[in-house]
Parts: sequence; structure tokens; C-alpha cells
Amino acid sequence: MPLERFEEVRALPLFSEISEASFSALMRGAYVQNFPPHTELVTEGDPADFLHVVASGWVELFSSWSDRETCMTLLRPYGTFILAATIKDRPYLLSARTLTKSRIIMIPSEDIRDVFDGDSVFAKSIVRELAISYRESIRHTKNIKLRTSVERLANYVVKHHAHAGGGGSFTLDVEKKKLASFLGMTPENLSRAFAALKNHGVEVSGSTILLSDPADLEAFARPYFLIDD
Amino acid sequence: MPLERFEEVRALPLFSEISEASFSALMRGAYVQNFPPHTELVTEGDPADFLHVVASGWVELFSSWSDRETCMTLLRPYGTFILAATIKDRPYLLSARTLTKSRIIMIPSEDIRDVFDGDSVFAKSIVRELAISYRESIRHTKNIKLRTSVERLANYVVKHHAHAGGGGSFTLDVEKKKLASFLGMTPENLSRAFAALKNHGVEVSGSTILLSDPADLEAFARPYFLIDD
DNA sequence: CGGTTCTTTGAGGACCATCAATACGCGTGG
DNA sequence: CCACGCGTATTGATGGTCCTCAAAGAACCG
Repeated sequence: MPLERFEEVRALPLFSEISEASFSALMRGAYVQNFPPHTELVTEGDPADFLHVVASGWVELFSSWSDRETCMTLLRPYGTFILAATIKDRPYLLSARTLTKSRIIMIPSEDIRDVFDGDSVFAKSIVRELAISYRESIRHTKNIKLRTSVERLANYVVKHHAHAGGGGSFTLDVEKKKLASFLGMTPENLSRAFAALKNHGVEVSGSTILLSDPADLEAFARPYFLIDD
Repeated sequence: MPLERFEEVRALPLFSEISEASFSALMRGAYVQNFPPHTELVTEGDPADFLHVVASGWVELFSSWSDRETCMTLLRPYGTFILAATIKDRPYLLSARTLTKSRIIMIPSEDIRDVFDGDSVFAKSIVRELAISYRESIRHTKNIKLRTSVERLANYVVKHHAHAGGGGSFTLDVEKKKLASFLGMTPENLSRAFAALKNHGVEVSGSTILLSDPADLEAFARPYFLIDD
């Protein structure tokens, strides 16, 4: 497969600094594929044959146990999954499915491990990526264990409002059902949590969120950089 | 500091395969220190100046927000913390305190990063360690989000019973207050969760747990290798 | 032995899930 | 364009899970 097709991959933090030889070795067995929405890409417990990179679209990492399911991560370009399993050559701990039409880059795990062994620059990038994901996971756990559902929602709103420019309104980029699962609650409870935030100036209309008093909301949410940033 | 004092460190998975030169470079600025119980070793938000290794004793990694606190990890020898912060040169996301008298090895983060850059064997070890911790964190989150408190306790009991040999009884190695926090509940609720497990043959006497029907308990707990192993 | 902390038990209430019913949004096909 | 069907979102009623508060008992330590 010609390397030109991987220009966008080359630009990713994980690959931008490695040698041309290493990059070629990685891309030789790689391929890019388009998936429709709601397609299960990997299933937890499966062997980690490929490192996946989201090139476009939205991907959900989720997990199931005993008829229950929970959303663990929502991935946009250019997030990777599931690096730790690839490196350790162990089964995936999470399943992945597309939420929207998505383009996914898949690199054979064996190639990742081979290049990792020979290229310390790549090894460094891998570690950086791993460390980021690890810290993200810890933040997620802290959020779940230390906050009530309304507090989690309030902080989610504050964060995404700021990320959208802080203009007093923004649009939810995933469906509420998914957001609820990510925040560790039911869809019904998310509705009620939004209702509870009316007292702090949060108006909901479909997927549009309006903040009439961002300062008040933030005072309630008490965002904390060791959880939310 | 003479290298002989670091024989035990040399044997750790993180250091056992690296060159003598790299090991010397790491140990040059390292030191070993004994701490009494209930000593706060690092505080979340602090800069990550040292990689810590538990040489003996028990260490708790915990986190706080808004007058609440939760236990995130219980570390025995020879666990490390907090590697991700060290590598990324970012603030700690977690605090650490000793639970028992403990001996802790502290290695300057800068040395870790320097050796990491020059020694691909060490880099590989770092990645292995990071991947293990990351996967552990994901399991913890799955446990919290997918199970009720009684289910979490049941699986904890099943796991530690097996780890202790499966002889029908074992001893809790941390106080119940701490266990409750780790499992995401209050101490009161842990008591009631233990009471609920009486129906499945769990007898509690102080820190001794007796299982009269391990098969029944396991059927209730439904341990799952992608969460518990 | 006294004080401190941990653990347990009880009562009450907050939080959250479940179930059920309705309303809404959206794409499809008539 | 509208009717229909399907999934999502909301709202209400109810019950279960879990936390808080309080008090008493047990274990630990000086």
C-alpha cells in the first residue's frame, strides 16, 4: 500500500517523529477501512491483533458484564485503541464500536512490537501515548468514585462549554443515552440531572445546551484540574 | 550510595534486564527510606519528582475531591508509583500514603527519563509496567461501573480466597474501612454487604473470612477474567 | 487500663435504577 | 406531504441501593 495514503497517519503524535524506515515498516501491513455506524470493531477478550487509530468519525470503547454495559471512552480522531493490549500481547479489556461512519487505521500488533523494539523514538512515543491514556483512565475513575451523577454532569457541561468557546451555548456531540452511560448513570437519570441543573442556569433543547449563568454553574460544579483537564 | 544496597531493586521486573551502566545511572541519585504508618508520601497535584517503588510494607494510592476521598489502589512490594506522571513530567494524579511501616525506593524522575531515552531495554520495561497499571485501572473502573457493591465484595472475596490457596478461609490484609473505600462504598455498607453474603456461606470474624460454600459464592459472584484476573 | 479508632447495627433519607407510559425526532414509504 | 414506524428522550411512580447520622460494641495502642 503506497505511503501517500498514510500522510494523515504520519502526522499523528504517535508517528510524527519516527524514522522513515520505521514508518514504512509499520505501514507495510497496515490498512485503512471505512465502517458504517454501529459496527463492532473489536470485542473484549479477543486477542489484540491490531492497533487501531481513529482517522475520522466517533468510536466508543465499552465493556459488558452480566447483561450490563457501560461506556468507558468516547474517541475522536486521532485517538488510538487499544495500545496496552497490543504492547502486552494480551486480550483486549474493552470492546469498540463505531458511533458514526468512521475511518479506522489498523496496524498489526506484531509490527508495532517489532518496531518498538528497534526504534527508541517510537518507544518513547508509545510510552507518551500510553501514559496519556492511563492518566485519562484514572481521571475517569476519580470522576465516578468521588462525584454524584449531577456533579459529573455539571462538570461535563462546564468542560464542553469551555471547549466550544464559552459562548453561552454548545451542542452535545454524542447522544444522551451514550453520555449517560459514560457518566455512569441511566438515560432517565440524565434527564433528571439536567433538570436539576436548571437551578444553575442550564437550559436543554434537544442536543443544544444553553447556559444563562456559567459562573453559577461552575461554582456548583467545582471543576478540578486533576480530574477534568 | 553503594550498589549493593539496591540488590532487591535490581531484581524487579522494571530493572532486571537493563545494562549495568543504566542501572548505575538510575541508582546514583536514588535513595531508600523507611516510613512509619500513615505517612503521606506524595500529594496529588505535586510535580512528579520521583518514581517510587514499594520495597516493603503497604502503600495506598488515593484521591480527594471536595471533602471526599477514595482509595484507588493498594500496593504491595514491588509495586511502582507513579510512573505515568514521571514519564510525562506532569503532576501526580493521585496521592500516596503508607498503611504500614514501609520501605520506599525513590528514583529521581529526571534520571528515569534520561535512561529511558538511551536504553531501549529499559524503555521496554517501562512500557510493560505502564501497560500493566493501565489495564489494572481499566479493570477497576469496570468493576465499579458494572457491578453493585455486594457483587464487588463477592468477587473480592472469591479472588482473595483463591489467592490464599482456596482452603475455605483467608485473612483480610487491609482494614475494612480501606477495603470499603477501594470497593467504592462506605464502611457501614461493607458491613451490610458482608451480612448479605451470609446467604452464600460467608462468615466474618474480625479479619478472618470463612467460606462454607465457595461454589455457591462463586456462582453468585460470577468472576470474569477481564475484570478480576 | 483509658482513650482512640475501627466496626457494627439501627433509623432515616438521598440518590439512583427500574418499569411504564407518553412525547419527540427522524427517516421511510405511501 | 403526511402517515407510519422506530428509536430516543422525557416524565411519573415506585422500590432498591447506598449514604448519612447516631450510638453502641470491639479491637488496638500507648
